[in-house]
Amino acid sequence: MPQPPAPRRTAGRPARISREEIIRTASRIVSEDGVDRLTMRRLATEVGSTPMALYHHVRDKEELLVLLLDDYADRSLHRPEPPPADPRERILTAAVAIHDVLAACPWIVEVLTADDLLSASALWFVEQIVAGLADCGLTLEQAVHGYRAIWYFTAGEILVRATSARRRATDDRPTYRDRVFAGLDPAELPHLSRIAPRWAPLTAQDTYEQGLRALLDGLLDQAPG
Amino acid sequence: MPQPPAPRRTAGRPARISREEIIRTASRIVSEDGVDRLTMRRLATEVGSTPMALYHHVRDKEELLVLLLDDYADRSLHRPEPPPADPRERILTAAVAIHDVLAACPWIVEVLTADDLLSASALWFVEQIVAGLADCGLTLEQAVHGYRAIWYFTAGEILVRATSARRRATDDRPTYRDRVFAGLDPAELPHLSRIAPRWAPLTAQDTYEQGLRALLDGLLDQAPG
DNA sequence: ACCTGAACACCGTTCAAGT
DNA sequence: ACCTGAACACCGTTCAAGT
Repeated sequence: MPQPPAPRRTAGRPARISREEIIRTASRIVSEDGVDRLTMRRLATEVGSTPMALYHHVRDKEELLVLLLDDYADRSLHRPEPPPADPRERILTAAVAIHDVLAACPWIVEVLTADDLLSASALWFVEQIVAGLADCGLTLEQAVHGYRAIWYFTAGEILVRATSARRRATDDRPTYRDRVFAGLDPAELPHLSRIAPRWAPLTAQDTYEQGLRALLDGLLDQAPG
Repeated sequence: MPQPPAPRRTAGRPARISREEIIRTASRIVSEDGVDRLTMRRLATEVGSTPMALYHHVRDKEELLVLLLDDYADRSLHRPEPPPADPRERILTAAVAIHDVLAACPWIVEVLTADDLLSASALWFVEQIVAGLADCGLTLEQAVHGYRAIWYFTAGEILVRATSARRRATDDRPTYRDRVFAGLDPAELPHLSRIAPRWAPLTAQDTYEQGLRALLDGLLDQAPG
């Protein structure tokens, strides 16, 4: 499994802090206090060093965050044993696995959009999805596009839900959405007006898998026959 | 159309700067130099005032960003005239309109996840989607869930694409993705290895509408008959 | 090669006071 | 009611120097 190259340590002064120690400590800070509280300065003092020492092991804060997400995914993503025989179920299982792991750590939001792939250990799940789509009759190109669609849906669900959840937690005042929904004009927006009182509970429901199934159904219809 | 309440101006000292002026100037800064360069201090000097004067017209920076997105959507979202007669096409048209407007302003990323609705003027488009889904035979509940699925997909596509585009622009060094894809094991990840050389151009293609159609097909299959 | 101290160039926001 | 000055409590990162 390819990992980002650690700085070579050939000769000279022995290292006092290691990349692993940095990542381990950063993970603890994030899980205890949230990403917002992870600063280079605090991280430095908690590993018993100075801010600048960190920059010897990590290019900058953004790289640190990517490494953190990577480390988390490596520890949390578990392959289903055995993988389902049906390709359609294999796709669903893989997508749900990625989704659930990411949805469980809300701090991901800042990092998630940084690139369209996660850790090396996540690639196995991507392979399952692409392979499953191909097994269902899509061309390899269509399968890649299909994977991307699933990824967009998954990332969007996590980002939108994570942020609105954080909002609800931090904020007691009514959201902008609440204010807008309170003043709907039934003549212009009949459906929204009718559903307005049920909007909040409805959108609080977890419909990821349901939406995923719909998307997958639609994608598989592209296959000939 | 409900708007967030502006601070009442009844008596006392006449206002030197207005909320509109703040939003107008902030929009200009963002469009010229990007969101990152929008600071309360700079905004203050550009409207010819002090940082603290801004806080009299706007609760905090986050509210300012939401107001900015709102203002942008109000100016940019145009209703199709006439709306397509076919409900399926009406849904697609509305979703694509929202997508295209948001995709055109990459700074949105920071704000987009803040809530699951945009400006009041976007509600008309939400209504079109919910109404179209209901017209195709979904229950109102199913239609709301369907709208959410479309929104997740749309938001995810914009967020992921906007960030990877920004990455490509800022960064010359190969991305993490490139490094990972260069070292794939064909035995363990056969499909990914085979498609690796074509991955970058494939995922650079705009497949939003194609994915949206697949998702919509899948959603409409939920309707009885 | 690895680490440190001091500094640079900033942030958003609060507070107390002015008119 | 609206605005100001000064300060608080921070940031990430660069630079030059130490061992």
